Amino acid sequence: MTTRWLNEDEQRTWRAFLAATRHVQETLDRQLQRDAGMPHAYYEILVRLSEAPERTLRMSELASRAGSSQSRLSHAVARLEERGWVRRERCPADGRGLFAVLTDDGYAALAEAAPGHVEEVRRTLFDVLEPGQVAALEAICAAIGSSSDGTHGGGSAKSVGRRS
Amino acid sequence: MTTRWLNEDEQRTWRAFLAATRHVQETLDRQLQRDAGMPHAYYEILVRLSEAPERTLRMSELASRAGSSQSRLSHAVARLEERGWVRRERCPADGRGLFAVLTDDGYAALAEAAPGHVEEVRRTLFDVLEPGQVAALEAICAAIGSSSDGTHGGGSAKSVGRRS
DNA sequence: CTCAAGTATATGAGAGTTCAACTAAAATGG
DNA sequence: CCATTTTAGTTGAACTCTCATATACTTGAG
Repeated sequence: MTTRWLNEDEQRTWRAFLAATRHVQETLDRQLQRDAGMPHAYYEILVRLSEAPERTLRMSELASRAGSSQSRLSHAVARLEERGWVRRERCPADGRGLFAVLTDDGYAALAEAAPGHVEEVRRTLFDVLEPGQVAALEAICAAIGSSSDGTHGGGSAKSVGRRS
Repeated sequence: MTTRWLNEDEQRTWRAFLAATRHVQETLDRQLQRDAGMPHAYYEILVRLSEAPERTLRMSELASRAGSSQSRLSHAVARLEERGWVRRERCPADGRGLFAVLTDDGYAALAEAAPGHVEEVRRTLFDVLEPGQVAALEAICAAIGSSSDGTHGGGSAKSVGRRS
């Protein structure tokens, strides 16, 4: 089948998309690395843990909620454990499984990082969009999908404010 | 100043944005790596070179058009040069400068990679959006900005079809 | 009960990215 | 001209990510 090349509009949209998403990602990653000493992927992991009951999740569940591959998560949690931000516990019900648990130090690191991060999210994304665009963006992103999203029941009371 | 946390709508939008952009990036990167043996960043470099007159650009200009840091570009071009896809030439007018030149092999590699890549871009992004959403997405991405974009005068006749 | 198949996670090598130097060649300014 | 400051680009180390593989436990079939 002959290739369905992009027309000019699509081409422009695609390149704008690449530039914009790259910009957001790099901005946030740099901000977190500079101000909190962690990459964005680690931040996501801490966030998802902080929202879970007992600040605890099975590794695979955490991977899925944080949008991470299992391998990536495994490496990441190993580093987070070295820093004392996360701890791993064997799962009594399933000898293969492990729980990842957010430690108090990890919670504190997250709590310290969150405000600066949220501000940056605002500056980079929400402040430059009209309200209608924010709604449109959500619909678009939902269509693109791969939510992998834990839209799980009622957020735990133990998370850090309304985090980004 | 007290942190402007995200409200629920913003929170949802933000997470959908993260999931969606992650999904697009990973999908494309994997496709290119699997089918063409190169990461998306390398593909971008080849594309920008292929569009330039004489398929040649100064390193810094190429970095800016490909949305890459100079360091990243330098490393990447070193690898591309090892593969024989790009060649570097001293700039006669400026002894510090270098031209990056897309070789015929590099052009061929790009031409072979392009159709599969464009198909994947369509499947991942354009096929799942309504026409109105595509337009909205472009406006949104333009607002987010950091185009770094070479919206430079009239595309060279020497590029590979309408690439993604 | 046992063996095969499946699941949960870890591990290691290879590759790309970032950041902070570092080199070398212009430009600038007395 | 000479010294200083920019600018162009490179380099290396540290780190993260990916992919393939390995390990250990569980489940299901017979």
